[in-house]
Amino acid sequence: MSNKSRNSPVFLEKTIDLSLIFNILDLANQLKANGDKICQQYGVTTQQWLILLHLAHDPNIPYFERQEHSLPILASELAESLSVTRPNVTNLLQTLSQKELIEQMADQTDARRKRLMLTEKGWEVVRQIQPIRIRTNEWLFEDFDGPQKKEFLNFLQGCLTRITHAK
Amino acid sequence: MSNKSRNSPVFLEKTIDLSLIFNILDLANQLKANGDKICQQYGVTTQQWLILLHLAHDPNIPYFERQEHSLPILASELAESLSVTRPNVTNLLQTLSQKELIEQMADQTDARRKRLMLTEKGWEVVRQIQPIRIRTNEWLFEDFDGPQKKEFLNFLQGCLTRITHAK
DNA sequence: AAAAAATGGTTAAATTCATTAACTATTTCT
DNA sequence: AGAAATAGTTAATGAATTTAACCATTTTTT
Repeated sequence: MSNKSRNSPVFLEKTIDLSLIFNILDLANQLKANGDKICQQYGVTTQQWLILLHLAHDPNIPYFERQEHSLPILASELAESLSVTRPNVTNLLQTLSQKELIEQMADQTDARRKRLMLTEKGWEVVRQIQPIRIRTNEWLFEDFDGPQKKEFLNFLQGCLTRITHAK
Repeated sequence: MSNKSRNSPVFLEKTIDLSLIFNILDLANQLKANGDKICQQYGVTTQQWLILLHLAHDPNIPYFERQEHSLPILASELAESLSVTRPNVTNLLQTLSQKELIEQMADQTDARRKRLMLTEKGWEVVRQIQPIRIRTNEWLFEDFDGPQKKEFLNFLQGCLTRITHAK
C-alpha cells in the first residue's frame, strides 16, 4: 500500500450522513449556478434577485413561514432570512438602489427603520424572471410525484428547524 | 388594497417546487455557516477544507461516485467537482500551498498535469476535523431513520443527475 | 511530419459577497 | 434621566469568484 491517495484512509468512511451533506451542498451549488445564468440576462446576480423576491414577498420563502409579516421588509429582517450580516445587506441594497430596482421609505412609527420596496422597474425584473424560474423548477422535479416532494420538503424543513434552533 | 407588499402578487404563487428550492438553498447556507465555524478553528475556510477532503479522497464526495479515479486528483477535476472555474481552483490551491497543507507533483505521463496531494500537516487538519464533522451530522439527521435518509439521498442524487446532465 | 485543435494550468484585472469593528441615531427599559 | 437595546451605516479588509488572455504540452487531423 504505497499510495495513500488510491484508497481512502480508514478514518474516512462512506456513510449516508456525509453523503447527504455533500449532495445537498452540490445541489445548492448547481441551483445557484443555474440562477446566475438566468439572472445575468436581467442585470442582477442571484443574490440580488433573492432580495428582490423578498421585497416582492414571495410566499415560498421559508422566512415568511416562520415570521408573520404585514409590513414591507426591513434590512435586518433580510439579514436574518439570508443568514448574513447587516452591513452585507446594506451593501447589496446600495447596489440595488443604484440600479433603481428598489426604494426605501421611512417607517411611520420608528424613525430608525427603513421599509424596503420594489420600484416599478424592480417589479418588472421579478415578473420577467418568474416564468423561466417556474419552468426550470418543474423540469428539475418532474421525476417525482407530489407525495415524494412533500416528504422531501418535510425532511428539509426538519433539518432547517434543527439547525437554526441550535444554540 | 393600497399596499402591494402586504399580500403576494398573484403571479407569485405558493408552490411546492419553489418551496423546495428555497429550503435547499437555506439548508446549504446553514451547513456552510456551520462548517465555517468549525474550520475557522483550524485555520481553513469551508471551501479550502472541501478541497482537502478531495485530496484525502473522501468516498462520500459525489464526484468520486461519478468518476472512477485511481491517481491523485488534478486541479481541473477539482474544478469540475466543485462547479467552479479553473483559475478559481488555482487561487485556492495557492492559498493552501502557502499554508503548507498541500503539495503538487508532476504527472509521470503528461507534463501538463500536476497531481495534488496532502502534506502531513494537511492530513492532520483533515483528521482533526473529522470527528466533529461526524458528530454534527449525526445530530442533524437524528430525527430520521435509515430508509428515510436513503430516500432523501435518492431524491438529491436524482436532481443532481438531471441538473448536471442538462446541456 | 506539419499544422490545427484540444487540454491543463496560470496570470491579470475586476466583481461580488462577505466579515468585523466602530460609529450615529432612535427607541425601550429600568 | 440614564442605561441598554435596536436599526442602520461607514470603513477597512478578505475570500471566492469570474472572464479574457496567455503558455506549454499533448492529441488529432490532414
